[in-house]
Amino acid sequence: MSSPRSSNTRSVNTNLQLDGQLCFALYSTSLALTRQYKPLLEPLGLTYPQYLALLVLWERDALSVSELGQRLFLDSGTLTPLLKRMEAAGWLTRTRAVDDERRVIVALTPAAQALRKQAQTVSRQLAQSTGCSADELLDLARRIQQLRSQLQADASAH
Amino acid sequence: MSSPRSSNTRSVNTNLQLDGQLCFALYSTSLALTRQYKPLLEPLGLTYPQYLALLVLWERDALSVSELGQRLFLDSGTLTPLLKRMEAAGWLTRTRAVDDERRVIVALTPAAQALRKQAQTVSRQLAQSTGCSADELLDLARRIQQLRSQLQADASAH
DNA sequence: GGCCAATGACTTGCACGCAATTCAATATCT
DNA sequence: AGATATTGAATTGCGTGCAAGTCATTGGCC
Repeated sequence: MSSPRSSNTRSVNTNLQLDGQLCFALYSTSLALTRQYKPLLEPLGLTYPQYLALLVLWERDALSVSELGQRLFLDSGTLTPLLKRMEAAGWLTRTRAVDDERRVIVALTPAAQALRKQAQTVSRQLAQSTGCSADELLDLARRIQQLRSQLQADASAH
Repeated sequence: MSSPRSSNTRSVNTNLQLDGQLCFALYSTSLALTRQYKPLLEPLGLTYPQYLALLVLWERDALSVSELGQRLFLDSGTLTPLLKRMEAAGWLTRTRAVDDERRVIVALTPAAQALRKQAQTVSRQLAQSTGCSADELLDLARRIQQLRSQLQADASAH
């Protein structure tokens, strides 16, 4: 009765607002980040999801589509057309694995390897426009990823 | 040389990783939240962006398309087809304003008003599957929205 | 070896998100 | 008032996300 900060005393109306806050924060901020990247990536001929795929492949090259999908949390229905466009743009090659012809191995071209340096510039510009320190950003990223882990754990429990 | 926590002494390689962490955290967690909502919204016949639009309209009904867009950070190119689908589904009406025929007023139907109660159930289920307290979620939401504000401030400065 | 389930990628259909363009209605300026 | 600029929605084209279904390859089983 006198605990205004306890969640179980909030009205259902407030409950909806709380939920909306989180949905809304994640949704709109993710889109805002995409918009912020767009003008930086456009001169390179990259979209934001393509850039994310490169970030993964720069860390570990020659992944199969499904391995790449595990790291990006995307399935082949999304990745196949994206990778085809990146192949057409000359960023990577798609070849069937010799030991298992079901698997398609995605490997970066020298052009994509060379692009890594340019991406570091983009990276720095972005970090600046957040106005946050590296440690703040890293902490926030960790909290958000923690939330994703919990959502996924809950999802796989059903 | 002996300040391992200062960002300007990090290698460019680490700089890319840091940036990737944040992009990746926001991107994948936003999609994960959408996936989590999908099975809850499907029986109601709603998509996740449509649900977000309802959250806004439940707070303040009878907005124009651009006013709704300001709150959702979406433009008419995205909203118009979405709102048409919601109109076809019987959730809202789209009528030209009498005082200014350029504006289209979006108003909820009684069906959408009634849906608000069901949404509270969805809301509660979601909050549970995060495994976090209301205060934790609210704090995280605030930090994320703060980030969005800074991105937008930086974007409008150029 | 031959049957059969499982796997990995691809395809299809639908709903966004957004840049760019178009069009009608309103506001502004002279 | 009339010409012009601005505004608000709608439209078009492209690139995702994702569910559902297809197909070829592989692994397990007898």
